[in-house]
Amino acid sequence: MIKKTKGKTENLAIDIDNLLPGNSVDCVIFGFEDQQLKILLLKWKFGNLWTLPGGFIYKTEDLDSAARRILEERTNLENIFLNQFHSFGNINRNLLHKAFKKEELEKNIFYNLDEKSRKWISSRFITTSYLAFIDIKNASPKPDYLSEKCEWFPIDNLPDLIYDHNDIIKKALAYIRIQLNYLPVSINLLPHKFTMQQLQKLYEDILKKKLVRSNFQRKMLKLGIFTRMEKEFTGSPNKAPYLYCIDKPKYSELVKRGIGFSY
Amino acid sequence: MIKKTKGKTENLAIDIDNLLPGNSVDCVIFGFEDQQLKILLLKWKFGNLWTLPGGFIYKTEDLDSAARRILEERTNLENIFLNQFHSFGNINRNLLHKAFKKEELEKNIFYNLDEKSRKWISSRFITTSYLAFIDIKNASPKPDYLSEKCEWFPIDNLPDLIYDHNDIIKKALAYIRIQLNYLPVSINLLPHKFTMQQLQKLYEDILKKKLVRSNFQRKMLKLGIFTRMEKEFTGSPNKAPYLYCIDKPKYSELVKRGIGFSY
DNA sequence: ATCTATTGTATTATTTTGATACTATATAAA
DNA sequence: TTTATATAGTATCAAAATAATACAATAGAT
Repeated sequence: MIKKTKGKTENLAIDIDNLLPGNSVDCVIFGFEDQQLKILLLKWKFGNLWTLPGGFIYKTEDLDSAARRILEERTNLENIFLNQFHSFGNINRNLLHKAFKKEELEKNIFYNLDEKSRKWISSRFITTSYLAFIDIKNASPKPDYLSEKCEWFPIDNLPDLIYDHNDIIKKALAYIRIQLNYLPVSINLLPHKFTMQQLQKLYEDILKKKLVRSNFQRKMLKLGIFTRMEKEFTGSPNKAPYLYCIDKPKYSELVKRGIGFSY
Repeated sequence: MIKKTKGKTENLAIDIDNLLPGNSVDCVIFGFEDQQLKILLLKWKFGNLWTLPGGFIYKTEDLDSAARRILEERTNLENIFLNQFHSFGNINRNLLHKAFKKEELEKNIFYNLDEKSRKWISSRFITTSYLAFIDIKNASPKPDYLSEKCEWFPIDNLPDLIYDHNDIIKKALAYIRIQLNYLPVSINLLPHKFTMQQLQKLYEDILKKKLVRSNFQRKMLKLGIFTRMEKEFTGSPNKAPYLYCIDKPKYSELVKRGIGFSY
């Protein structure tokens, strides 16, 4: 996506000629850590600006492939669960719309991009958004060419984001809540072995709702997809919980048809 | 979207300069008639080609507004339920991809469009798809500038469509099935007054599944959103059914939170 | 008056859910 | 060693939802 041009202050150019105009992709990448649902964000090199991982679509690739490429570039992971959920196309979704960031942007905007790239990146895009689930422990996120760093943010404690990225995240969360019975959250967000408490906290943080422990456990175990492993000794002064792992084929079947739970 | 150019064989030009490049919108417009779920399709003037109602997005309008404009232009109706469900962006989604239509297209393609418009319309688009529910009885569909007529097709008996429009419809149907508890199907697809049989047939045709009459009726009535009206005398030799109408505010509330049914 | 297909409602067993209680246990504190 | 404590695993029971079936009511045909 990037060409280096030499001998200029502007040393980066977007590969515009090979990109599909008017379109972009954004990824809401979810992880679960410290009993909290988190989202991976990037901090731009200029201004104090945070964004969702995203990018453009090559003329030679499918929309889904572009999303997967962007996801894999950022996370260094393959075979990740990835799911399109909404396209955003309001006319005011451009870089300079948000008043509170306008000055920062006008001062700093893309100082290292050439004129043509600057024009491209400031134009109007319809962005198609995907959500992904990854196990944070396995990921080693990498910033992109516009960013200085990556960071995981709990969903309740997000910074202000550029464009309409806060709205995109809101929509992603609403989507997950409604589609929960049809999304493979457990197997993708939890480590290979996990406790019932971890599973419950995951569901609670997604649904923003306290669940009754005993009933949650009964319902989950009755699905018949959990294999009980050895106990986990945590060092805390109480009964140690069992670890469970998921029977992946059975789980996939279940999720495809929809787990029939009410929460 | 259309300019007439005079004194040429080609008498139509797409208003390209005012359109957002690389993007289009398609609408899967559902209706319910003769106990069947139906979709509104357009027949192109050239070739024996059927398409979904669709169009392009002006630089000056939101994505959602474009969808609504297209929907209203086709149906002559306002305040229709409209819901984005998926964007399609495979690289092979262009007019000449489908082998079985290739010859027809090459012979006939847009004979009344000028060169520039022909190039535009043959290029690659990412299309964002919406579904709409309307009461067929109220609608008087109008073909667009590329089409000679509109027709309602039962979902089990669709013609071959251009682009990936058959896939778009499949996705729309899958979406409705999964989201059924969150979509206002009854109030938008049925006439103002309807019988429980009509309601049940609607659900059965959406789910492609026979439901038990007595249980269906009990569950529906327990929602507390149906007002019983006078009886409907059909002329058939059996007990006449009551007509019902829906309490719209209560129904909207229910659908927003999701009707908690299993089917 | 009788027949027939459909309607509205009831019945019953089964399953699922929600709320609570009870026992087990790993470690800390006494 | 004993006791305390927080969490885990399981059981219980009433309430609600679901599935399968039955039955009486009835508009019009015969």
